[in-house]
Amino acid sequence: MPTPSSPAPRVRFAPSPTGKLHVGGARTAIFNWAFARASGGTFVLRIEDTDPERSTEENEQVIIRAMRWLGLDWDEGPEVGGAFGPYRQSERFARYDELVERLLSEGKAYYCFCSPEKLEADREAARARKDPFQGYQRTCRSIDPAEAKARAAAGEPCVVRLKVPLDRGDVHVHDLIHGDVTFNAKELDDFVIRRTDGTPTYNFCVVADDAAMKITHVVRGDDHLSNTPRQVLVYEALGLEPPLFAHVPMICGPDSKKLSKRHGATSVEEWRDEGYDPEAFVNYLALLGWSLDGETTVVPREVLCREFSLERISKNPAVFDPKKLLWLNAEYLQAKTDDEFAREVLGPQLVAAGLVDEGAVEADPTWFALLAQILKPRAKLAPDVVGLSRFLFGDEVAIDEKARAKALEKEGAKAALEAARAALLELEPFTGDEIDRALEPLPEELGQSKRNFYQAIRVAETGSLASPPLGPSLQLLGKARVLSRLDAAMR
RNA sequence: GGCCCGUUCGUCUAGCGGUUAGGACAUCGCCCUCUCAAGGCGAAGAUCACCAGUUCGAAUCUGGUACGGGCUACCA
Repeated sequence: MPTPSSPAPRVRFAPSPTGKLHVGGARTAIFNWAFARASGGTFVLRIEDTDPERSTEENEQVIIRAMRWLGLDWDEGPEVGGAFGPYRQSERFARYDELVERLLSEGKAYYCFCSPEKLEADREAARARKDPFQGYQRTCRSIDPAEAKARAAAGEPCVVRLKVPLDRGDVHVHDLIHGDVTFNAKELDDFVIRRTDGTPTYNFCVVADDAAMKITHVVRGDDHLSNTPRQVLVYEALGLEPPLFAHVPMICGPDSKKLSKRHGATSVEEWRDEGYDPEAFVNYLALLGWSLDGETTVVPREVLCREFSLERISKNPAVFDPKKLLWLNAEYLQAKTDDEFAREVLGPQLVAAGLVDEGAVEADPTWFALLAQILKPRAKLAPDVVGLSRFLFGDEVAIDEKARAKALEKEGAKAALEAARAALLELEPFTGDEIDRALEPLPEELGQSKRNFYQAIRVAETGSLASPPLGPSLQLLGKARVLSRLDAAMR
């Protein structure tokens, strides 16, 4: 809650455009977004594209599209701007450079001319003598700054390292989820903040940007917890106050290993393409590592935006369970009204499948509302409606061979179809209820089981042993096709 | 190797010193029923990773062990 003493939070989601938006990243984005919305804060989107080798413009677009699909709107960032831009790290290099130069001149950073080979050899030696400290041996720390500067200016290849004060002592990180975490001072080495090619490193940019963008809460994956002391050191060198941290647990596959390609679909666009509802998807992801009260599983985004709190994020990693996601998706589909379902699900799906033309729903809302009513409880995913309603399109229906053998080539099947035909021929109005009423006495009159009787009609009309209820299905087909399909099945 | 984090039903979780350890998904059964779903009811499923300790009392606090994960890059 924003109070006069604590300014409104500013949080950020900072993906690296080196691939699609991953399920884990999406969850981090959701937490940040929900926290901002629930606290009246600001949600910033920042693109961390400092690695030109792996970052692409296309990936950035893919991520942005995925964010929009999820409905995670950002208050500042690419495409929307903001007072703390630019929001793409590749456009901020001059700023980083300025800070690096400042640290250099203040003696808080220094040039290092060690070759990769030497560094590797040092590491090897440290390993060999079982030295618990395997970091950089601080070789170049002792070079006279003026001399180092001259060598660098002369073009000698070098990086810039942060000069971690030798008397720094242990680094304490207060994490909103994990509590106080202490890192042994001896473990921290003088890490690189600017590479040989002049580009700044991640641990430096994050700090520079989080500070510049006035981020108050850094909410990110658990995998960054170990990097946090390094970043704290950068804050200190820069003379800045670190923000609050909240390291959220990872999302794993069924084998409890970090979610990866091996586990199947891992990018949000894959789930989108499968036909998942973004509302359900966000709901499900929010529940991975966060809970409203331990009882509620259906948490619509309005509730999430109102009730989300960092305090209720759990510490332990969560296994992604597609079954529960599917169930939740079905819940969201069923929550729609018939009209919504018709417009938002049936329309797009049937058009995409080529079964109806654009505008068909608007042209016959009553027909589609009835279809929605019978399909809603049967569809777990939007695309399911295509298979479930295919029999309604076209004059004839393709009859499944197994179904034919089981229901139409049985003793009495012909009689059932005959009787149904007679009962429906003059039926008016041709509605589900009337159809049910007309058929209801027939099994007994024919001396057949209801099951055999109805299955014969079902297969004749829908081509399958499983279908939506017969009454409404036949109403949707209309009398002419109902009769012609009965005729066809009797031939 | 070193450092850091984590560990409650198969899965997501509630729990924050005293509960028959609660809910949800999945599973199974029953009901509804012309099929398939949906829905209703119910069952099963967790010696709270393990071992010590603190306490009258511990899933909850402390220490250790085991297992899992992360970091240890001129990736982010």
